[in-house]
Amino acid sequence: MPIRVYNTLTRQKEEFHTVEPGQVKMYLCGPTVYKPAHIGHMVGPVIFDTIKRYLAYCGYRVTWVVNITDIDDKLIHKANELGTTVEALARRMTDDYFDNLRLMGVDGIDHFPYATQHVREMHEIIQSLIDQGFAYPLNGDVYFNCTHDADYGKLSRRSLDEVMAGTRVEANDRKRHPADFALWKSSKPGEPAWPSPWGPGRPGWHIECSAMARKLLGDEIDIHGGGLDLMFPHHENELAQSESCTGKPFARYWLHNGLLRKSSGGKIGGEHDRHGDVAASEADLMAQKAEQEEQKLAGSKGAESVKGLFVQFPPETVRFFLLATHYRSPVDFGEDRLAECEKSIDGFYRLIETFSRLTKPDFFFVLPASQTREASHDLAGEPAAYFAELAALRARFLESMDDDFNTGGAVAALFDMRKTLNGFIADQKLEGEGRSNTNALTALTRGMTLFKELANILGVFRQPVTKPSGGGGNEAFTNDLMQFLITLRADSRKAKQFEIADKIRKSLTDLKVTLEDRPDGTGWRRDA
RNA sequence: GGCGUCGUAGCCAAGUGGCUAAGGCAACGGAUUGCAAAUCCGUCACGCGUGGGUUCAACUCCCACCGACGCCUCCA
Repeated sequence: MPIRVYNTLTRQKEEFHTVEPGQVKMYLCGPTVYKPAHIGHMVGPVIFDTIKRYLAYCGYRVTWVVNITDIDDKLIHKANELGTTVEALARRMTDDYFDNLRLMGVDGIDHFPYATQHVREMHEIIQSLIDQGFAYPLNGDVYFNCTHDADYGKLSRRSLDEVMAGTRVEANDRKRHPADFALWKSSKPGEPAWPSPWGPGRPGWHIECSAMARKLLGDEIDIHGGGLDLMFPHHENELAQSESCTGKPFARYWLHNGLLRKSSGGKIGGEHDRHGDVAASEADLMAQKAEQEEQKLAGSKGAESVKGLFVQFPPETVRFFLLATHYRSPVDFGEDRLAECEKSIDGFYRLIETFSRLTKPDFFFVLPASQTREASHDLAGEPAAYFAELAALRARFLESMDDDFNTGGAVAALFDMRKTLNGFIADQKLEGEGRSNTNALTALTRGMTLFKELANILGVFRQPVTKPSGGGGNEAFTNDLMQFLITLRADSRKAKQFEIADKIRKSLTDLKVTLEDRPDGTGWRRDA
């Protein structure tokens, strides 16, 4: 069963075949580092990190490049505004970006090339384009000659006329065609500048990607990714430059992720309609208006920084949330969505806790999991129905991933697997009299191993959750105190003094601590 | 205005030219429990924006309409 991917270039799903067998070259447009990353900047990295994990799991050797654009008009303006230098600002924002990637579990990026360190490579492409008639110098600038490029516009499917219709003609009327874009921009006094054959200046917006992709991955790459908003003009121009320069197809598959939209809190429609009073309809109008004002996160002032978001939700919740939806769909991003998502994730952690309690191997650090599809263990065994179910779930997970990296379907398989594993624990009474049934415990461990294998592909459940939870609290003192209360309550229950027992539990509930009475004792967890 | 995407239960969200339309959250019934929590079992779209068309057969293809949204503004 081949992997199929949706290619923006052809607007359809295609079978995935790499330029070189067994080798995937992947390029994702990274950030311009002039402000702290917001959550929208994490969508691409999380998705392509997952794609890389899956391709590696399927046996490909994957090289993944994400550029850092550290010279740009926006950077210059922002640095001026803050009274700092472009380098200092870029450095700070790049560190912020790296921090966020790490927190989100994005660790598969092989190269982070910096634009400022590849000016020479850019010059080579620009010179080659000039030599071939695809570009022309003009007063210290160099422009790409769109008219000379027969298939310009093929990615975003617009003709030169259409491009022109949407272009502002005011600024550069000396360009041969309004759609022509700058490869090299001459610098004004005081601006960062690099020497070039056409005079001192800085790179145009798109050239850095062409240069760095070519240097690190070669003339032909397999996957080029980015947000849908980059399709035009950025990717269109990047493609035009690269292919005009080399005469070869630049990228086989163009993958574009959908954009995030900020939804302001919960939905208010629907329920209020029933009341029918004036106040309610006013509230509805307000709600509608608020919804209309939903903004795309990018560039908007209200966009919360990633770090601000992580104060409220663990990074893993955010990652899980992003993967629960198809990568090409737009996503409404709101607190209520995240909160719901966190609830559903909690169930997975309870399963992991239960497993760790029942068996020796620690799920996170000891339990081994297959790293490749090939090596994935066979799932024959007893009880047959249980293993058959696991095998079917594994197949469903992989089928979903094969189909244009449908992480939503894969997540659903994970949920079903949770149900199967919990059901097995219940059937076998592993928390009660079946506690020492080693065969059943072994079967459970195999199931959990498979679960871990699949979760690894999505990059979730790789670390113990950071928020306080289960018996896994960090502070010994708290644990001792809880143990004391639990013993006290157990004594009360034994003596049938339920008022005292319930008072203890109720008081703990008020403190957001939940007790769980299990056959083998009482556990507790804190609800954030 | 031009190009493009989408509209699936109370909410979120997969998916398919034809057996019973994934999964999550919420809700409800049952098992379990002293009562809870957790877990398990069960219920929860005769229906996939509206109206046509193609087809033996469409929610899935085509057309129109309504609605939401994106890009065309150096935003991932």
